[in-house]
Amino acid sequence: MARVKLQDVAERAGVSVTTVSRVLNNRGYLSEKTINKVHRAMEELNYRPNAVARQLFKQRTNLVGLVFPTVNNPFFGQLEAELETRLYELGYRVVMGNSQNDPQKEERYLQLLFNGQIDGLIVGAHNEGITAYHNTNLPIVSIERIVSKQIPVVAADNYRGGRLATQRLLDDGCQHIIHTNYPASSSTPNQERRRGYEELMEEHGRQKITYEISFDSPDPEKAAVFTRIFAEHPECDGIFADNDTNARLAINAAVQAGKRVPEDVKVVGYDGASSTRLLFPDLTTIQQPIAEMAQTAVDLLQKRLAGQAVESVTLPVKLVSGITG
Amino acid sequence: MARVKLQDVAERAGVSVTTVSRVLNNRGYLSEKTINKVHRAMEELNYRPNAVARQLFKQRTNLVGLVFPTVNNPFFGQLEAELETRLYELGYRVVMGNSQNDPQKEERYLQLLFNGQIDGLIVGAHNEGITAYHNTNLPIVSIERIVSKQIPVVAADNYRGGRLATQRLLDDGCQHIIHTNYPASSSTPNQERRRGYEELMEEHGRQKITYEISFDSPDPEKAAVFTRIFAEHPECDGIFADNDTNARLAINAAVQAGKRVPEDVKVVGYDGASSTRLLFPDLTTIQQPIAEMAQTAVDLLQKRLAGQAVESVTLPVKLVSGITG
DNA sequence: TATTCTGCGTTATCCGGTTGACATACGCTT
DNA sequence: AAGCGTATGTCAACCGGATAACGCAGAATA
Repeated sequence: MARVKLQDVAERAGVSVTTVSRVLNNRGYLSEKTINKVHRAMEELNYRPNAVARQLFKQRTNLVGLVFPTVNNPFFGQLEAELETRLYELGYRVVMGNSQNDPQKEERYLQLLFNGQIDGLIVGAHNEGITAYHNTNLPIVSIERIVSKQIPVVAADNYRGGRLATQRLLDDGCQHIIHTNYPASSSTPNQERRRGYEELMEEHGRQKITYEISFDSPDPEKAAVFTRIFAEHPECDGIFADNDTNARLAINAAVQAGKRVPEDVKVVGYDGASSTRLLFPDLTTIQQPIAEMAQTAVDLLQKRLAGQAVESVTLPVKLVSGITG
Repeated sequence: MARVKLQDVAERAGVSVTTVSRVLNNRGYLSEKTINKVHRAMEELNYRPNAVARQLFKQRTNLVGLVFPTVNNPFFGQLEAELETRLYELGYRVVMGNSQNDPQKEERYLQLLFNGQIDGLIVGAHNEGITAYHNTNLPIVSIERIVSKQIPVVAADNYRGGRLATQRLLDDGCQHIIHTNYPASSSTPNQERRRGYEELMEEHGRQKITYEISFDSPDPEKAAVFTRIFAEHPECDGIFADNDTNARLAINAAVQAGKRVPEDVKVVGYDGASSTRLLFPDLTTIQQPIAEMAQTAVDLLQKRLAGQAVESVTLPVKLVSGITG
């Protein structure tokens, strides 16, 4: 079980350690004969170069951290899958961190960067007040979250998404549209959805009402908010939910309040992730360009890692209609 | 930007490198005064011990690989989230690999183990014929997949799940129940679901029909199978799908074939992951104990890492009814 | 024939932290 | 005064691989 190392290969092949390393890294002058000898020795011994030793010398691990609230979510699940695919193609492996409800955990993952365990980080978590982000020029990219001034953000066009969703409900004849979103204090571009909703409502002389739902609170708590909405606003005939699972909870609450969906209440969600579309195709929603967001984040991270300055990016969204309305 | 290392801390604190290392690892005799001096120096320099150097010496990375088809899936998403949570508590970080449709990628992740980049592996992928698994006593645990004789499997009771699902459809009066599952050649305990279905059908003197759907094929291809089912078997009034997303596709196909669900065709799914339950609460399904499966897999892996022999484990499943039938 | 290219070996150093062996010095106990 | 526990320092080796510098053949080229 003793690990096979370079030296063992060298002895087996009857060459020097340097030569084996040369073969491995394809440097310097080498004859076919020697290359074959070394390769044969490596095969016979089933040699695998120790990645950690190499990392130590190269000062690179080829690992990138992904820190999001939880991968058990249609949006983040798809996003992280897309990120992994792209990073893999570039030779990076991915360390996954789920930080929901645990700022300390988020900070621990951030430490991996300072530890030298990972080369870069893509974050989309929601915990506030982590000061370690406030370094300059860190190889970090954030998705749909404002982390610090120095860190570029990849976001979909939340303002436009907010308008699109609200417009659809207005077009469908809704008179009393209520919006849900994160608490206004959250550092996420999500607040732009709210702005889109509020501005459009004002333009139409409608009353704007936003209920706040923290992403990290448990489902029953979220469901309770929608129950409250219909209790406090029985006139409500339209809901613009800030994500698709909340849209589902809105529908449940509406039904429980004795309303028919979509006849009495229409609901528009947000995200449009693939598994949501598959499992709940009736839902009308604002679809984020998840694949493009992943691609963009990876591009930005690569530039960051190369020491280049990068700007935040905003991508377009579109409204997709539920198959039955 | 030059990395701060042990030696810098030692100089700053006016002690030897060994002493700093002793403080870090809490070994040997140390005075309060020295400990404080060293800690102050570490803070002033913002010292972070290099994890890779430590890994090289300790021959441990505290990283565990998770290799599943894709995290963009309600079942695997929840499973991987649960695994990350538990492994994190034990001090492990998690490397995520999505291997769908790519045996070579699965093999690459397996190589991380032989590279020394990860300490252990939890796999649930479906690619066949990867010979590297056939080593003895590797720190690998598999979930719902038979990898090799030496590797323990954590599975839910698939046979019983198959019977439960079929029984429910029989109880609901279905006469012609069709099942879908992976190709019979797949090395997964999924085949036990099929056995449960087939045996129960035989016991009731019914005809058993199983259509095969590869997990890794694209959604339209899967949907086409269900379309074919209703074309070839217009009498079909019950579907036992091997997972919940396929159950959704079955329902879509039934509706497209002019059938009403559940009046004309009843569907039972499999998995019962949290986001599926949330987004598609109407579905009756066999619920796998995902949290327990994650916990068990982590327990087994820990024992493997400690060099202990372990046995495969089977956990119970239960049927959960859709809220509207 | 002189020069350059090719194909290796030798040696030493580095990456950054860990650890064992040993030496030293101080203070306290018996 | 001898012995012991405490508190450090010094030195060297180690984890496993990468690399620069140098030397030295033999072959190819000028």
